[in-house]
Amino acid sequence: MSKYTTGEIAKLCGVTVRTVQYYDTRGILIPTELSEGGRRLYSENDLKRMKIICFLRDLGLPIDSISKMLAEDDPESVISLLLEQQENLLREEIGERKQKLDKLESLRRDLKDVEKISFESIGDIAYTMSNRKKLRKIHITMLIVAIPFSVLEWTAIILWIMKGWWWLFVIQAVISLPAIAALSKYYYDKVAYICPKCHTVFIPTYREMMFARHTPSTRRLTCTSCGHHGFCVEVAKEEDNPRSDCRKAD
Amino acid sequence: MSKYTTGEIAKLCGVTVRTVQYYDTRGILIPTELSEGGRRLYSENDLKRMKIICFLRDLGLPIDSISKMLAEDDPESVISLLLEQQENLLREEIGERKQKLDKLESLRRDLKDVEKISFESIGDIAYTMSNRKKLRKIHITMLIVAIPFSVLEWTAIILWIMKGWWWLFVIQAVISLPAIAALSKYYYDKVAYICPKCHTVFIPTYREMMFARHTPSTRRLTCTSCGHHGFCVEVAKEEDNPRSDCRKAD
DNA sequence: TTGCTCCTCACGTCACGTGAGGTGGC
DNA sequence: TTGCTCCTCACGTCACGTGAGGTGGC
Repeated sequence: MSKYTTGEIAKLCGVTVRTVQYYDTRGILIPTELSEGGRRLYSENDLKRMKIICFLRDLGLPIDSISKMLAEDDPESVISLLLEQQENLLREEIGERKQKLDKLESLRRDLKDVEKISFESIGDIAYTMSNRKKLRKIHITMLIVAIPFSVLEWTAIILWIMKGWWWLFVIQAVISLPAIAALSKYYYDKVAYICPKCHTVFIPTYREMMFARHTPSTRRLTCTSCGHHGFCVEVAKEEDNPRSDCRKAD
Repeated sequence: MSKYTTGEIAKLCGVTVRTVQYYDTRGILIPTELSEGGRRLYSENDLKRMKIICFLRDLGLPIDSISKMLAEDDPESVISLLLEQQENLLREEIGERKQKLDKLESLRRDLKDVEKISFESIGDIAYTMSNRKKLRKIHITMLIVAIPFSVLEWTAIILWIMKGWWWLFVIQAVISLPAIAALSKYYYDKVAYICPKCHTVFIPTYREMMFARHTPSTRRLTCTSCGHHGFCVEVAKEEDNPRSDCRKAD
């Protein structure tokens, strides 16, 4: 029966000598023999065992699980169980990492639109990301309410042009204008903006907000906290903001 | 300016007190103030900073990377670089885990067909898994060579029945039989079997192999090493087997 | 004798968790 | 005074990697 040294086992299994020694101290691969000089000598069976250990290790199984598989007299159920657990763990880890990747990609996309990237601007984006669903809900509500009025308006305009019914346009305007005013008030009450300079969430004046230049997600405003004027990212207002910090009032 | 204690910061950020203390010792969130009693007191800004740290931590960034982002005066490029690295790392980790998952699923599937699961049977499966490509190549070669002879045979049979050309069948048989013999010899030379009892790779006699009952991946044979008789898994023979152990000959 | 390999401590990694034993603040 | 919270050591986690200083075997 041929004997292998630590280094030979290591080379044949593609690991370091330290790993082979470590598996000895952990008790999962104890050499069948020791030389007089105290050197580890492994048998053909030890080599086979080591190869299986490495195979399982490469599947991500912790040493303790491998150890348990080796310890059992009747390993049937233990092996199945531990392999199943490992499968579940891998699925979980893949899921977690995919979520993180999604968030990270979203962060990087949003950072591209920031003029001056700083540590704090990551906070702004983190805030808008956690806030996005709420904001979308507000936008959708706006759309749903606005669409019928828009349809009414365009119908009135078309009928005015085609049939000369100018009075229909006047009636529609009388109905729509207060509705639009109410809608814009609703919008004003629901949103806030983040200053790109001092990173504060602020609420502009109604007047400034209504007439400000804007893109789908930003608006050009003056920060009420630091006075900076520029495009600010829109977020949904936290209704429970004043109560959100759980500290007792002094 | 309101002050937060360690516990408050921890609760507001969803971490433990120990984590907040740890970030102090690591220097990424040093409290702006200490009470006379030596207690940490955090400002509103500290809270914001902690929230960003936690956001980045939840993306999987190591403390050292977060630390680097905070240390730079002009963090623009550092932030982009570290986030990109993290994205790559996550992709890699997902890839790795998917590979492991594939292997693990394959192992579990194969283990279902093993009567008596033991630690060594994992080794057998690991061996067949690494050997599978080679074996498939042999099977495909067999098929490609066998198909024309099969077509020839059936054509001969059909023509014998329909036209009574019995001599065509005889000619075909004279041609095919040596070819089939050669093919089965080729097959015999290329494959080996794993004993499910002693887990040795062995080569049966030509005669036993040819007449043994078999399934697509196993054959009922007698192990030349331990004498066990039963279904053995087929593997491709390692041509370089005698040379594969890199130890010097004694 | 000279390389090469192997041996055993013993510490480092990473981001905290978990006590232990003591103290501040209401 | 009594809880509750906080403080600082100091060790543990996981699977080894990395020296240090010494030795076996050809």
